[in-house]
Amino acid sequence: MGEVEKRNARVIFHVDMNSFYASVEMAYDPSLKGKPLAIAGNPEERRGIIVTCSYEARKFGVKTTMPIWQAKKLCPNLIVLTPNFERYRKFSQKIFQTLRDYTDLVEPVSIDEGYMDITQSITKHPISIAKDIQSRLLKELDIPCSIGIAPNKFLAKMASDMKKPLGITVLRKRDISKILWPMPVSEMHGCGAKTTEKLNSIGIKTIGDLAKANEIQLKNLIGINGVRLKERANGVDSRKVDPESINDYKSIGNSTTLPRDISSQTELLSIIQSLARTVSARLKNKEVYTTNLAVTIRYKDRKTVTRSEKLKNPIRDEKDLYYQARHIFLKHWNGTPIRLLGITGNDLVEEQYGYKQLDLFTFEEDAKEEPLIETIEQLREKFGHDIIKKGIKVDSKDGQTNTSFNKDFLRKKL
DNA sequence: TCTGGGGTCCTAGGACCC
DNA sequence: TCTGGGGTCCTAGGACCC
Repeated sequence: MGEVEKRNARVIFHVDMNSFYASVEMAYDPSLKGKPLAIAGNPEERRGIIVTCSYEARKFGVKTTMPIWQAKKLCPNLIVLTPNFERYRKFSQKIFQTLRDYTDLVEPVSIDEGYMDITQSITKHPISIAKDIQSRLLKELDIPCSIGIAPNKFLAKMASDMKKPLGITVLRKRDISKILWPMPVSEMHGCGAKTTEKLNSIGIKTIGDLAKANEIQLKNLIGINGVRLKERANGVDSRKVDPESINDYKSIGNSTTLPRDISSQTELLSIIQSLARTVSARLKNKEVYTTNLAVTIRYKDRKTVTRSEKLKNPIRDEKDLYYQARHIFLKHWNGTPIRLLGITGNDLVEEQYGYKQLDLFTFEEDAKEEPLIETIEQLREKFGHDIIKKGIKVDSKDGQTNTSFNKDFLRKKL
C-alpha cells in the first residue's frame, strides 16, 4: 500500500439500525422486549407482509417480505403490529441529530441507516468513537445499531452487515482478500438475485472470483454495473459522503394496493384522486413541482405497467395532478381488474422555476416581435386549416380538451 | 390465505436534429 | 435522390435497495 494512498485514506462509518421498526416499538413499549415481534401491514387490506421483525422472531425463521400467515405458522406467538411511520421518522431524526454531534458529514441513505465521514473530525480512535455512538443511541434512544468502519462507503456498508446486532466491525484494505473475498457474490451490496444468477452462470461464485473477473466479459453480461461491482470487490469506491443528497429529490410518488381487485372506473378514479391529493401535499411540502407524471397500474395477475408523460407546464396542485393522471390512466388502462394504483411526479423542479412556460413558439429572434400563439384559432389564422390535422393533436377523451403540438411539424412550417 | 411502498439508477429503442 | 452517424429527448421497463 503506497504512501499516497495512506495519506488520502478516509475514515467512513456506516451506521445501520438493527431491525429498526421493531426496535422503535420496543423502545416505545418496553413490555415488547425479548418477544418475537413483527411489523406488517393489515392483511384485511392485502398489505400483510412482514416489513421488519425482532431477532427473537428471526430465530423462528420469520423474514422480511414474508406474508403474515406464513410467519405465524413458523412462530405462533408472533406479535404483529402495523407500522407507525410517524413514530419511526421522529426516532430517525433524533438518531441523525446525534450522529451530527460527531461530524457535519452525515449522509442519511434511508430512515434507518447512514454514512459518516469522520476523517477530518477524529478526536480519538475511530473504534472509540463508534462505541461512543453506539452506546449513546442505545442509552438515549433505546435503539441498537451496528457500525462498519472502513476507508470507503462500500467497505463500510459491508462491514456494518457483518456483526448484528450491536456490532462494530473494521474492514481495512489489507483485510479484503481474507474477509471479503471468500463471501458469496450474492452478499455484495448491489448484487441482487438477477445479477447473482448471471455471475454464477459464468463461474463467478465468490466476491474474490468477481475481483479477478474479466472486465469485458462483465460489461457484456451486466453492463456498466458489472465493472463497478468488480471495482468494489477490489475495495475501490470513491463516492463521497454527501450530506445534501437527502435534499435533492428525483421523484415523489404514492401507490396503494387496493383492498380487492377493482374494475369500476368510478372507484379507480376516486383512488387516483386521493393519490393526487397526497402527492400534491408532498410536492408542496418539499417546495417542488413535477414536469413528468407517471401512472403505475398493477393488474390482477401482478403484471405491472408504468406510463408517463412529459408535461408542458410544471404542476403540483391536486387538481392538476388528478387531471393529468386521469388522462394517462384512461389512455392506457386495458379495462381489466386492477390490484395496485400509483402516481409519481418525476423530473422535479424548484419552486422559483415553477411556472416557466415551455416556449414552443419562441425561437430566438422572432420571439421578440411575434406574439405567442396559444389557441387553435390563432394557429389556424396563421397557418391555414390543415395545420389542425397535421400539427396538433386534440384529445377530448377525458372531458376537457387537451391539445398537444407536433413541434417538429410546426417548426418546419415556420 | 401468498408476495408493500418508498425510492435510485441504468438500458434500450424510436423520433428527431444536424 | 440516396446515404451515414453522432447526439438529445422521450418513454418503457428492469434491477436493486431499505
